[in-house]
Amino acid sequence: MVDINLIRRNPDLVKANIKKREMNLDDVVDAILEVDAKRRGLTGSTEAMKAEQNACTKKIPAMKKAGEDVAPVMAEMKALSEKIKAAAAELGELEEKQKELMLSLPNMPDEDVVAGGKEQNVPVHYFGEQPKFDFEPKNHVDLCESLGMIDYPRGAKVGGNGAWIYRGAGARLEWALLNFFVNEHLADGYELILPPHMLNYECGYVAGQFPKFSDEVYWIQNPTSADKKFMLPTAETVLVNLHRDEILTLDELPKKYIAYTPCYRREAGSYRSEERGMIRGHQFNKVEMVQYTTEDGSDAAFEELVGKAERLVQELGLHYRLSKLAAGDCSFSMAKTYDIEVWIPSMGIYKEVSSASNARAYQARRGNIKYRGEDKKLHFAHTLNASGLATSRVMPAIVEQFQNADGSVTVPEVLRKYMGGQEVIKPQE
RNA sequence: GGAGAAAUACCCAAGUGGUGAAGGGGCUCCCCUGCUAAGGGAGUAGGUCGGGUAACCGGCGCGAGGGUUCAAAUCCCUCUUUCUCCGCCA
Repeated sequence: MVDINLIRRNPDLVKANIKKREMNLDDVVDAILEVDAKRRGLTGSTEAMKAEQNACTKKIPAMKKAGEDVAPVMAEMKALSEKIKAAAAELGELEEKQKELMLSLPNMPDEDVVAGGKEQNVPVHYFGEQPKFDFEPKNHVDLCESLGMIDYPRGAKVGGNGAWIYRGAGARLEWALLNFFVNEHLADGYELILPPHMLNYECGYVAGQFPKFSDEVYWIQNPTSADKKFMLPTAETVLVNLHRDEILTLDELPKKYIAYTPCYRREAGSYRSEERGMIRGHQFNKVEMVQYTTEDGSDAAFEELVGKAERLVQELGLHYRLSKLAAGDCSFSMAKTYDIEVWIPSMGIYKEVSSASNARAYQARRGNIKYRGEDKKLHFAHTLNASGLATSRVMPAIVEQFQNADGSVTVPEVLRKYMGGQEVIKPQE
């Protein structure tokens, strides 16, 4: 949610900020201002009537006690309450309209975030180099199948399109990655959360997925029940809701969480033939980091999250690049985003394994997440999130970047202790 | 899944239609005291929305949302969560 005070004070800035995302919502901003002014006017007159009503109501018991006739007062009240009812109904409509309009505004990009779409993303730096092979390298789909790591046909058989099965060394490698990530975060003082995977609507609303993107998640509902839940598309959705409607104290900030969950996404219409294998699926594993900070603390937290995500990829020894996203490529709720993209040799491109974002107060405003500052006043908290990391893109990078001429794959050193000391994944005899 | 009970402030808790939602604990401040304990006094319904330069004024607010009424913590309906018992179950 964008700060209504900012819209009132500087609507042109809000409009310009949204244009950085290559969206034009000038008419929405104008409509908000119009509805807001109308609503505030009506609020004043309605509340004045209510004050009058309250005053009358207070008089009645005393009049009764004194034996006075209360009938005229009651008749007057009746008329007044009719007027209030009408005004309240109109007010309710205005409030709903304003909220709906407000929800359709994305977050304001930070000042240092450049305008434009994906093509304006800027690589910040590269780590390592593209591996050179003195043999014909295989792609990750072939490697994973020949090494018995992933079973695609049976994944499709039991789970349909976009599903796969980790097995054998693949399952062990996946498990090793998750353990490695979690342990690194624990060492950094993050609290591990194992959350529910089926969430109520409110969670998606606060995170900024709903109402606009409610089609992109899986909904769970029994035919005989009205109860409706959705499968989390990322653990961020649940982690930023942990402190919904809470007032945090200064000494508990920043709050640092991690969660391991699968991520469930419909990805309707986004499948492309070059994204074979596990590059894009309906379910993938991810360890997610989330921080709640003060207004002043979020820049430092952002740097920390980016640094942590980078460190994991570095320790794995993977060639990657860090990119700063242009405004149009930042997701709806985020003011600033850096992506870590690993090199996938067979695709010849860098693929996102981590996205680190600062939502500023956007999610906190939607979720009513506050803290009491040094000034004793309440402020909206800042929320930040970063993947650390998504395994489904890391594994293809590992098998492709670390493949050997004989079709085997060298296990990154940091993972070996999680794989019983295994150094190489060899083709099955 | 069935039956029942509950939700009031930081915590416990009273309150079955009428002015300002009891009381206790805790917390903050003050007094007493050489220090500590004990004791005495005062404050403590958070918030949020609207108006105002401000002091301040007003609306809402007893889990959430509706309804009845001149008036609702209190009566009615729906929902959420928690607890107890029964059933099922890793």
